[in-house]
Amino acid sequence: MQSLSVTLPKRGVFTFRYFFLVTLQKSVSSPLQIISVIIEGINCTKPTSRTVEVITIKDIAKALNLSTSTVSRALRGSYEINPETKRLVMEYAERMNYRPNPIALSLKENRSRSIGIIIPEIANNFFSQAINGMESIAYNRGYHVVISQNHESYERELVNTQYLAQRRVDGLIVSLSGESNDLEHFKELQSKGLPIVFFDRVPQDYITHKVSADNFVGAYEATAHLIQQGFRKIAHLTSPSWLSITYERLEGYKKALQNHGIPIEESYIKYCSHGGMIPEEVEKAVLELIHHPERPDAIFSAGDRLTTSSMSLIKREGLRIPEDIAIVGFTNLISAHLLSPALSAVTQPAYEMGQLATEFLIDLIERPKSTIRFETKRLETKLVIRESSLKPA
Amino acid sequence: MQSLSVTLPKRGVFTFRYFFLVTLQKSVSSPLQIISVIIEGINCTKPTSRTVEVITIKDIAKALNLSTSTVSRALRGSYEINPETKRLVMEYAERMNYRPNPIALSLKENRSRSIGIIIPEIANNFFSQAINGMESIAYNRGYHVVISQNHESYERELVNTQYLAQRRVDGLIVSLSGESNDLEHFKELQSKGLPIVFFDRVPQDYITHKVSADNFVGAYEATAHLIQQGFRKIAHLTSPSWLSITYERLEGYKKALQNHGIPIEESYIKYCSHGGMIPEEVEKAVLELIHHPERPDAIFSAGDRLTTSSMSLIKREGLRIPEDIAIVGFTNLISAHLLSPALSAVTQPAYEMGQLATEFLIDLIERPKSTIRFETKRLETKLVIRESSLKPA
DNA sequence: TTTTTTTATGCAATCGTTGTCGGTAACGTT
DNA sequence: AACGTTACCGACAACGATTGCATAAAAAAA
Repeated sequence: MQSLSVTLPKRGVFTFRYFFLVTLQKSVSSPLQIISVIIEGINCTKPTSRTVEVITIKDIAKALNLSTSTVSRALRGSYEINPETKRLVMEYAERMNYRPNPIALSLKENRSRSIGIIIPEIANNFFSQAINGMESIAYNRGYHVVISQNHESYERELVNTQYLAQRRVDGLIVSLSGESNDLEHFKELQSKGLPIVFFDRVPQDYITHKVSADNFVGAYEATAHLIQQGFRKIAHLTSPSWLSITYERLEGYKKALQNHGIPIEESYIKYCSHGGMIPEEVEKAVLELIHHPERPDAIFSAGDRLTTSSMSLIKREGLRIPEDIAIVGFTNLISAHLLSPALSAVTQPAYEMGQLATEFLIDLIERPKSTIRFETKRLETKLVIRESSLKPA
Repeated sequence: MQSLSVTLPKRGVFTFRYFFLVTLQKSVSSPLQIISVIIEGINCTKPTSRTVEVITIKDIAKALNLSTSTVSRALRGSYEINPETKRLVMEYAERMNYRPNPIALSLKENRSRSIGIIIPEIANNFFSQAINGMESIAYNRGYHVVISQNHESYERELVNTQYLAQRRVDGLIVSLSGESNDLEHFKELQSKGLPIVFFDRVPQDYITHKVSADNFVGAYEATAHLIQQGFRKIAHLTSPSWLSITYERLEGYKKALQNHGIPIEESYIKYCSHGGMIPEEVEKAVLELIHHPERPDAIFSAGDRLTTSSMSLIKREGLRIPEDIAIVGFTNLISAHLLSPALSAVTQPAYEMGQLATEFLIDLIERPKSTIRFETKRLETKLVIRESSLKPA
């Protein structure tokens, strides 16, 4: 390892304005390549002031020899302020780039113009698409969103909910964690006046706006499609039993079997009580299906992670899709068409669901006193048929 | 459409505690199936109180006939409070489930015990994994994270940065948007004392902690692998030219070609200035490569979206991977091994990068006065070779 | 000129919390 | 008896912004 002092030349898109003391950990052939080795030794004094000094209404008042109340009113355009004074204040505020302190406002008004999102996981295409939908609506209605994920843990859901409530979000959009069957924390907040809208994984026994996909129909169609392809031994790999999505999809699955006169085989139905967060659990479930005395010839699986995991496992066990086992997923995987084989999937209108939930919530926030007609919206799913569910000839 | 009044029976996991007036939009065969049709007509009065009444220190003071200062000190365990009083206060606070108001604290202390994350997109495996890493560290050092995405837009990055600063986050973790080459907004905040740590897409001309993957080496290895497989006409599909990741990967790519005596063909290098957010742009770039007079026999592509898009397009154009065009991606796609063909990829240690960046940031936040030795850490990437880059025999 | 009205501004309280300062007992020391 | 210590506790200001109320000055009406 060598240590040397280099002045880097201006070159390419970079402009180095500093002298570096660089410690190289690999030999380099050109100065430019230096950017690819570990630069360790830049010593530099950090700016010491910790106070992010921003202009307050008080500063404006002092500078213009006015009182804070006058400034405040001038900025809000109150009619009782002299137009001239108003202009003065406005101009000064503009020039100094004044922005009202949202924290002070939150404290005073007990609201924050922000809404909290509580979801299981952002590393999931369905949820990240939904978030984008929420942001789009919130953004142009003047709200910010605060995202928190609970990683399918009830504990974390609780903590996050409390935190957001303390932070005075004006409302919550929730998709329940895989562990949540107790909803007291939400009920309490709601009874204290905090609007809550559920989406995707919605509780049954709870009166508020709810947005979800039509899981029953989606599952029915997926199962019916498999049946129509000629599969008869259809398994169902799904999320924790107490979630609405699980129940509704299960019902759709069963109904499709019934309608086609296929008996329901309970040992074909596998719940993963952590929604795929624990690989071992999924592996156990899938292996049980694969090594079932009457091995299923198709799997209808719920959720991104369950679907990708089971595809991996089926392949790992040396079975072919769809020849040995066909598969249809209930998933919004963006790369579904690129999988091997291309994955047939029931997709949910995630973006629209997020938008709708947010509209519901902001309506609740901004029109709080009137009697509200709570709605439960179900949006249509779409079955996209690809290779993974086609019966070989 | 029929309208009827139903009392739903207790059954399964559901307990209906209310009488519903249900408007059915599809015919149903059993009461249970009702959950799968659109329930439209639930009329219900929302609780009217908008004030989320919470217990404050003042309430405790009043209830116990003490002053607020005494209560405050008792709660913080100050030595100058009578143990008996302390116990009284503590117990009462516990019983009433008192939680200090974080907003008031933020206002008073000009800090929030939260850190802001500014990234291009959460619907991206690399970033969502990184966020998980950040959360894990922040969480057990007593911080919350606030996530904001800019969708590769400079405008949004600016707005989000301002917002987070106003919200008094104690520091920022940033990965630049595809449009950002002006960094004044960060510089200004930093000069005012707000610690900032960059990760992944780091600016060159900026003195602070930085965390990134070793893009140069990662790109070098990927390219060298393709060369070693026997490919010679290797194209590079990448992100906007001014981003650090682009530059570093490009240098690695070029270096590998050079070292193997392969001339660099500029028309094989395609930049997508919106990082894959605009499908048309990617399509144009990929088609130009495919219809190049000297069609490349391999593509080294950066980013999740660029990689999946180019795979789609290559397939759509009727070409085979890797027979006609091989491909290696710089991506953290979790389903890479399931793609068709299984995708060879350079993966970054996203989780660890997030952790490290957060540790850096919290160190800056909590040890602000001393002279700090800023570091630029590069973490090793990993090349996983799968089918998509194997030269057919 | 005097009274009333209008216009424009300031004061002070408020939100929840904490730091500074000061005060009051009870007790011990000369 | 006078003073100092110690232990405990409360009043007040401050953080940034808003708002009801008071009020001064100016304008209008008498």
